[in-house]
Amino acid sequence: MNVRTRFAPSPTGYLHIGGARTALFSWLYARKMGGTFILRIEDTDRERSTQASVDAILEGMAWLDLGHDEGPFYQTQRFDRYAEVIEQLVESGHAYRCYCSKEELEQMREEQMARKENPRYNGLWRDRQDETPPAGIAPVIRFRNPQTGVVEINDLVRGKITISNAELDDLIIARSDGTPTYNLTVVVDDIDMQVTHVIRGDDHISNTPRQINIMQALGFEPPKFAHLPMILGSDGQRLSKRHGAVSVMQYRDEGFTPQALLNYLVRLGWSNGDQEIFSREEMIELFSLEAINRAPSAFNADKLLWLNQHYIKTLPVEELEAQLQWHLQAQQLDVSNGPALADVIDAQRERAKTLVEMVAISRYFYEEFAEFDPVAVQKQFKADTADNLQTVHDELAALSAWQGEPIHAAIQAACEKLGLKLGKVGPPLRVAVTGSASSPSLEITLELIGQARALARIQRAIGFIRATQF
RNA sequence: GACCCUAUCGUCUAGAGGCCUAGGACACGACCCUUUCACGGUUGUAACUGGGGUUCGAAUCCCCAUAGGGUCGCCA
Repeated sequence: MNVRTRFAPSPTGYLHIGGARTALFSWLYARKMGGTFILRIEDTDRERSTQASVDAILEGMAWLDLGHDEGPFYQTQRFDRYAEVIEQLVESGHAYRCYCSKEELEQMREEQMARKENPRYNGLWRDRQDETPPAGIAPVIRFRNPQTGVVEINDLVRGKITISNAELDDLIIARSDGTPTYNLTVVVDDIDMQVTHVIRGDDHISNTPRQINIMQALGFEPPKFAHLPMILGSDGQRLSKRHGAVSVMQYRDEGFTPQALLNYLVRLGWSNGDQEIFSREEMIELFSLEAINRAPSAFNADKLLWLNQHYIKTLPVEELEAQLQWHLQAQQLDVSNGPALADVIDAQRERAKTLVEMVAISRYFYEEFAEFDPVAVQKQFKADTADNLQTVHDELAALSAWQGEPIHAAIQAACEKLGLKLGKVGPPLRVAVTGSASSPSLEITLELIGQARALARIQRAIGFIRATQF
């Protein structure tokens, strides 16, 4: 059997973390099984669906590189098909017209609540097809749900779930304007698209028995279901805007690599023993629905950060270089006038947790810094620092080959002349050429900055120290 | 409230009845490395929700309680 999975977001907002993980798991399973991954846009709610949201979702999927094999299909383009199925259900007696108005239904619900009953449609029109319908009211169409028996879901992650049909009321499958609703479109699409595995958030569990009933009324075997536990915010509450970055693209903006996000997401609710790091290929190879956890998990920003750092440390330079372009643009850093970006990445990759940070700590390679970091100045610049720097400056100025080795030797030579240890000479020199207290090792830093620039900065520091009079 | 689901360190998790003195990872602390910041290495603190069963033996199986989550729309 050819496995076919689908990701079916509704375009009412951006692609968020939970949606991204659902997409990832669906995608992984399809890839793992050599199957097909379908993208379907569930835009039947004309009020709330927007093209901007569709674009945002597509952009998020593209950034994560979760490519689909079929689609994107838009439900709004399949209304004829849904109408056909709805008609078929009415004809076969599996559905009926209901003339209750929204107000009546609202009242019904309130009365039921007042009587401490469960709010549900009371089946008023279920057996009243013969009566002449009230004039001037556009009916909705309801599915005639079985009233007895149970629906069993053999969920691939949770095992057997049993729901009694007595708990289910007759849901609306077509609105009074004739447009289909969610539970109908999902069923029709999953049938038409021959979806074999429905992998989705467990907030859909309660819809599942209804969909199975509709599917069976249509004469089809339901697909297999795998309901994923929710992702909670760091406080254990439902994920929402107040937890900070919820949109996938916001993680890009904040300097995360898609590799880190994907790796983080795959470990949220799924595991393969003690393994923490998964390449795309490993995920595909090792993934299984059986290993998915049943309990919801809380989002932990620290761990994501750690993973991001891991990928910044280990990803091929070319990959990071490509990802960095967007951030250079966003932070307006022109790297055309300075060392090769690849060299800077290699020098900095162990001290940046995000790409945003990477850009921020690499500015001094490409442009002059406005001021010396005051804290570093206070710690490193003393009365005799100017003279020491002058000695270092002269040694460096004499260099004809501006490379790590000779630079290191020159600094050593200066230390010997001064009778000082590197620990005394190095730190002030670093502040002088970078403006800050931290940077890669001095010889690499100096090499990348370049001789002319480095010497000028040392002079500037000497001037600054003399003028300040420590 | 009804129905459904879930329950191991602060967090993500390993654990399929004896391998558990409960392992790993993040975070946090200490130490080592070190020209800074980092990286890295070593190490420490820290958990089976509670109660009943079943069994020679239970984190693991069953029941109850408790807690958390989801759903109860002419939203998806």
